[in-house]
Amino acid sequence: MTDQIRVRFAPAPTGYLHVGSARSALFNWLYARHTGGTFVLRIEDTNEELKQDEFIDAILEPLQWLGLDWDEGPHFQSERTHLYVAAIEQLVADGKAYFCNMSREQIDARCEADGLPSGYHGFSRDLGLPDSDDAVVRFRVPDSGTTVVDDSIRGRVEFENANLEDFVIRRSDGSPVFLVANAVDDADMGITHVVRGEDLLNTTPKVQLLWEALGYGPTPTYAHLPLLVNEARKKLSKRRDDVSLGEFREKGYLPQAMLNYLALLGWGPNDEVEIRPIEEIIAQFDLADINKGSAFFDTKKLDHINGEYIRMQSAEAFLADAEPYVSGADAPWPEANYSAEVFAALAPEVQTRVAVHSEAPNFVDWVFADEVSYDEKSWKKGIQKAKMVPEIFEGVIAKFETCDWTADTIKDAVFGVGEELGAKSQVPVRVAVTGRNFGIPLWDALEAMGREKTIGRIRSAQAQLDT
RNA sequence: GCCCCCAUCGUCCAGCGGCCUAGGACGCCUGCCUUUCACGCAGGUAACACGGGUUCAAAUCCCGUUGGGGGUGCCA
Repeated sequence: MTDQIRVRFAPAPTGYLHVGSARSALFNWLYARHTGGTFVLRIEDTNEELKQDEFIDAILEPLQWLGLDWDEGPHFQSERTHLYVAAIEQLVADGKAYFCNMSREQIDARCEADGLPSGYHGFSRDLGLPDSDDAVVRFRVPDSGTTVVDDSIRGRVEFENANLEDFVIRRSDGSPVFLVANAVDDADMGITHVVRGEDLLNTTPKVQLLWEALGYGPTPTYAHLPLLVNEARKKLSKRRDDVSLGEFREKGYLPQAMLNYLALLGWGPNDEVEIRPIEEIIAQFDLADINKGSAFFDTKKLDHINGEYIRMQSAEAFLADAEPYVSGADAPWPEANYSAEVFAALAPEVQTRVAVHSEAPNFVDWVFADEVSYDEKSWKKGIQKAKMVPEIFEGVIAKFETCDWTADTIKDAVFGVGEELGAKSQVPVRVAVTGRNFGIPLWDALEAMGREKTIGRIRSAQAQLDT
């Protein structure tokens, strides 16, 4: 099958996988699934420092979490070095590459001496230097002509060869650089479409020049994706931006929601339905429809989409996902106070209110905590600005002391006092008991919390009132 | 400096020469529902960067300007 599509995701293992890389992986995967092609995973660990198992896991694990399954690989470039070395030897033998022993400093000094703008200028090109311990191999870039990158997102992108330097293809320690590994592997693995970030567009003519010099035939089609940027519209960076996929996972984002959101960055369905199953996205996806402009990674919208996915979860699934955030020692209350039954009963009300699972404790903390602290704004709005608060507290306490302790009777007691006094009684009670003027319905939660604890909370609010 | 890319509401996307008095989503605002908040529902706010062409007709094609971004390593 000659027109079988083959794409690859080829990250360098430089730490955790971030959302930008995940988006590249996703678009490759979508294209493979859309066309019935093959998705190859390749780890670009050409650099000695990058060959570490934990770095590899940092890539594989998030991909698995997202459900981006690969059909081939992972191939490791560190295990294929002999192929790149052979390619470099061939280029040298053919006179298409040569040895150079100039250091960066020497190059700069030479430029200054010759009054040239900084750059390499092919200084050692025709010196016929031998290989040596401190020598690099440089590729002989043609002096004239144009290298054309065929990009299915950007069209034909032309680079004048005269603007390209004789770039290094083998380091002085003998290791090949990624440009060589790229050409060799893409050829060897039969890659038909290279889908990756736009930050690599400028390296593409170099790879194509190598490709041609190595006699590999037609080059793959490229698709350089628009960059994902931060609020300042700068390329997302691990150092600056909070973009670790693992962190999103820890906060309780769902992989399906993350995938759905990522698919909407640089691409969009033309029927304007944004939140939809991945199968529908696969069906509609095409490289030709990808945007050119960079996209802001907006966690507000991610939160909204994640919230929608949470609301689509079954009660059981939600409970299972929220459970780790409320049952452990990290929860904001004494661990011994926690009751799985109580949380399970309240969970459906929590489910409509959270954007991510890690927010779950914020809605039930007051039920399990010994004491509650009053949110300043809530106190002001719900107590200070409310009418007849002392009377409401008096009346509610009196009823609470004697009434049956069920959700219904609790509700009747609170509303009853409000009616008798002609005032709204729920919010003051809510603030007194939960510390806030918003949250899940009180009644079931109060029943679970118990009569004494509830009355105690209102009493301490009364005390606050007097001070 | 040089090379390359880009430009529709604050943000993400739809638009591929007439269906556009520019559509959807997030955010924000208003109302309904509700004796909280949220969900849900109904509304509102807000954009084709600018200037020239081409054409009967341009957000859509071409050129320029401006603005933004990326790359310029013995990192990938």
